[in-house]
Amino acid sequence: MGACNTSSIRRDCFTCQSRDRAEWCALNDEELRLLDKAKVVREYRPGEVIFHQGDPSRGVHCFETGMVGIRKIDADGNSILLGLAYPGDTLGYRSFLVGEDHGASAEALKPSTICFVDSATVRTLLEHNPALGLQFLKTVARDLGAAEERILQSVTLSVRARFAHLLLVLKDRYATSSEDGTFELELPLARQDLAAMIGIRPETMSRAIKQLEEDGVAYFSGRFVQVPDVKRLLREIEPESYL
Amino acid sequence: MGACNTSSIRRDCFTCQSRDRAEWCALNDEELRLLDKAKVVREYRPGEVIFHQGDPSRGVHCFETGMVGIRKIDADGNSILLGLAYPGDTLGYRSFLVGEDHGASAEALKPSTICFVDSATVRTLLEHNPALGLQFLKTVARDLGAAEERILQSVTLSVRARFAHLLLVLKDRYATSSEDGTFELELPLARQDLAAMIGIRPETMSRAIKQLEEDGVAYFSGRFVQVPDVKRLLREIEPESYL
DNA sequence: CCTGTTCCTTGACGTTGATCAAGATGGGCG
DNA sequence: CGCCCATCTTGATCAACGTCAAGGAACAGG
Repeated sequence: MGACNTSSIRRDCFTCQSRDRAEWCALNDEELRLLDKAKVVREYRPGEVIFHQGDPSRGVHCFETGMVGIRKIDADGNSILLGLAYPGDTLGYRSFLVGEDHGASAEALKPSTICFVDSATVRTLLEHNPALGLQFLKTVARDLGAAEERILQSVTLSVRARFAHLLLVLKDRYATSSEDGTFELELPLARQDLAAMIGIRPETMSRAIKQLEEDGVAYFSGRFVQVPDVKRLLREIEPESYL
Repeated sequence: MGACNTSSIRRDCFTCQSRDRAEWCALNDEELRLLDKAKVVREYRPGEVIFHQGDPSRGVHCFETGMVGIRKIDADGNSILLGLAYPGDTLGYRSFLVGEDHGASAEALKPSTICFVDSATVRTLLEHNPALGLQFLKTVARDLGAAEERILQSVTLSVRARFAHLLLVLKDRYATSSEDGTFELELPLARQDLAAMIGIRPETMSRAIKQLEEDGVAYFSGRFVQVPDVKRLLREIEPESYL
């Protein structure tokens, strides 16, 4: 930790807590020095944008602390949240790898600290250390699997089922207590962003929430959620489980 | 080519036409020899399955000739076509990379020749030749971009717009003549598979076709399609282009 | 040439979720 | 404390798409 509490800029890649969770765990000391020298740290306030969809890729962003959302917009202005990112994630690596413009925007949802590493440096490191490439390969392959899963769900599952699924995903990261099948959860997102996560309108989100409450599946109060029985939620996703 | 026309099994990686389109272009002669020794060639008839969703990954498949579809099924039996694969593609590489079971099935849609390469060999080659990893990295990054695009489209675009988009994609690969804005096209898929490509029911596909015909956007006769004006199709995707 | 099978089309109907419009809630700030 | 603004909720309505059921077309095999 050390100098972390000073105004802002003195962080280094050696003591970075996110590093072992990130692809950079493949680097040796010499390479880390290179990375450390090249990186630029920045703090973002909620709502601030790390990069915009359509911007040319200039490198990758190492997510240290906070929370950011990946948002994608189409020609008509419809936007969805492709996903949330967390400390240890590397942002914008896809466009860097294929040399395209960013296909989505990244915006801070909570105060966040993010390091920027320019393309040239990453490219050097990639050529220098094959293990780094393999790390990225795993990350992107995992992301691809998740994306394909989501394509299927978005066309086959109802709003209600998709929302149940979202709650279960959020549970894994945010649930406070989970034991006898009941759990509680502090939502990290506002209603409209919850809606954007599953590609629906805020109005529809409201109604989905109300429905789940009426059916006793989950209870909402602001961002606080109470689920009396996980199995009930699971059943929302696989309708034909005859229990 | 050489012995290619004999009964079946004598093909080698050196003369393989697909190689330079595939990730394997990164390999040198020695590595190619290893690949050539390890590979197992197989012919598939239409309908035959190369691997099933849920099967453990035992390696990757090099697609030489023919046409295959990647199909994903959910717990309720709803299935969609995630995409089509073509000679030069490598199939099943994602599950291999993350060490998971196959997340989708691959089935031959036309008679196809496909080589199988076991995990151990691929792993050896990956460790041996970093450039191979970078080739895969590019492929999977490109696939991920396409998948994210599709997530957005599947929740924001109407059936009609998604179908128009599909026609434009198929055009790039199958259109026979395209000059003054008109083109003709031999569909590589049956109606139900067209429907599965955009995640709708065959009935809805029929109606979408009928609608496009009534509006003079495209004319269908069996698998033959005639499009009098590409711009009309494009306009289906971006409704608000005021032309 | 007939027949079974599979695929495609059409119709009638119900449900889902988007849309539009109008309140309600709640938090920040003077 | 009260006001303002953004966010959320609710209601009414409508179009889109799925579902169910029936009929037609294409094609392989006998």
